[in-house]
Amino acid sequence: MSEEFQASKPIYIQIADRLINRIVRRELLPGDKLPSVRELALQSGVNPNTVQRTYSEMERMGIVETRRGQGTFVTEKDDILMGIKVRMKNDIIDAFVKNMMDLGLTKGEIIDGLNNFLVEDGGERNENRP
Amino acid sequence: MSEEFQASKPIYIQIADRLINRIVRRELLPGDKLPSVRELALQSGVNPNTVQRTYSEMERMGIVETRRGQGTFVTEKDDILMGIKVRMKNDIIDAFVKNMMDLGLTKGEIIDGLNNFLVEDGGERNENRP
Amino acid sequence: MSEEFQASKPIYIQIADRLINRIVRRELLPGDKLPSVRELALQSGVNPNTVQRTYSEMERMGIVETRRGQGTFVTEKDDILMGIKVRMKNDIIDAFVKNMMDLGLTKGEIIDGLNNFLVEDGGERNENRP
Amino acid sequence: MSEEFQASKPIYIQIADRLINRIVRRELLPGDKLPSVRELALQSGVNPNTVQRTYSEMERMGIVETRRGQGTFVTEKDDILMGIKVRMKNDIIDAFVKNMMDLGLTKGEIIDGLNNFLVEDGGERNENRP
DNA sequence: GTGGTCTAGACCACA
DNA sequence: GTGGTCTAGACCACC
Repeated sequence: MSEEFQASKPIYIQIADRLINRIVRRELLPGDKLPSVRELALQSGVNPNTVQRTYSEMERMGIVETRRGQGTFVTEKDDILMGIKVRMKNDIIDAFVKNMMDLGLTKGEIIDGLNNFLVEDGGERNENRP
Repeated sequence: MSEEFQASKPIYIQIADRLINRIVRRELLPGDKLPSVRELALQSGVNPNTVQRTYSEMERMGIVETRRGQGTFVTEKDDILMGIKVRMKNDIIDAFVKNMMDLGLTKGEIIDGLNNFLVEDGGERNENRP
Repeated sequence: MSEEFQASKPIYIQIADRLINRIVRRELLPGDKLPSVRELALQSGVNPNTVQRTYSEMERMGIVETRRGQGTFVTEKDDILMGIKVRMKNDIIDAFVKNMMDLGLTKGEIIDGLNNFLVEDGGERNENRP
Repeated sequence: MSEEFQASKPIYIQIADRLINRIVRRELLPGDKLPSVRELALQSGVNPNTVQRTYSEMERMGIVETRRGQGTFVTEKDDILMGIKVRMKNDIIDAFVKNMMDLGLTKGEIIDGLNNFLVEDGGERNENRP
């Protein structure tokens, strides 16, 4: 039942990324209860301390709220969730353009490269590939 | 004369990234001599061991060659350099699309997001920005 | 408790060679934990940085995997280990034949020389010799 | 006209190895004059200091003799040359068997491995392959 | 506890 | 001069 993590990133960040992705995709809705620390730790095959750190980080970002004795819940402040999604999107685009320009590519080449990729390969894409 | 490094990435990687960018952009040409370990260490304000590590990593990647007692040189195997550039480009695009799709965006939204960014903000972008 | 190293080869390579030999001989099995950096440094009488370099090199070769905060483990990808063993074997044979032929020996002389050696001297050979 | 050297070994050793191989193969005979330092340096595309070091090393081994003002000559003491050849051969075999046994191979497997190699691949072998 | 990075300073072989 | 290795000692993030 334990999952695989890549070595390059802290595990607690990788777990947070997955949860955040499910939240911004609306698979987890505002007010939904997240699994308990122990349960998620078991599912993920990691130390409960690591999950605890994930939840702390997400609470710091305002994405979840913990209610003592009840658990951890997706925040119901929807504007926060939307803001996070917009910010993440902008960060991703910004980093992408910076990286491509650092390679010496022009704006036109960047767009072309993306289009080629989406036409050839993007159709089969899913999040379960290795 | 010392430069600034961001805390999130190892310094020796950041130095390598800068050099690699200059190489793939053809600011440094095949056969060119790189600064000596000690010289680049002084320029960058880091310990010579750190630069040494940068050069080791780049040699492992096949980007540079070291000649005993003479120095470190950009490899003259041009196909390797091209291969590296292509691979880096593909990796960047791949990560970009994955990240955007993880946010729940469609292919059309990804392209739109990029186009908006390049129109609004990309024009001022240049290699001298921080 | 400190061990001896020969001057001709880097210490971090010699330590790696020993570990790799134990792994391909199945004295260390896939999934086994290697000693911590500090522990092996103490055992070997070298600086922890040197052992660190050994482990980095072995990870680069795909022989071991490091799990953050947990330690360094023999990879469980058994095919990689077998591939490394085969490659090492081929490299050794290749170098041997090249060296012998460079001396002007024929294929028959090479085989004879090896047979003579194994009959006369090879019998006493064992893994505990210095 | 300059030749290629591998990075792993000192150039002055690689040059010595080539000369010694030609001597033990009797392509260079006792009493033959070797090229002058400057000439060999030009041919090999290296610094004359490097060739000088090659000749010093070979003189130390008793393989060549330098006569002031005349040049460097293959020693006419044939027993020395034979002794060197025998010693080199033994060293090569010894290292080969040690390396193979370190991989956990038995004597039978070592002989089999060598035979397979010589049958399949050894026929096309020559010293000019990359 | 673990591995990863960095500095300071030293020594070495090589060209 | 060059790169390569090693030690000593420190700090860090992660689990």
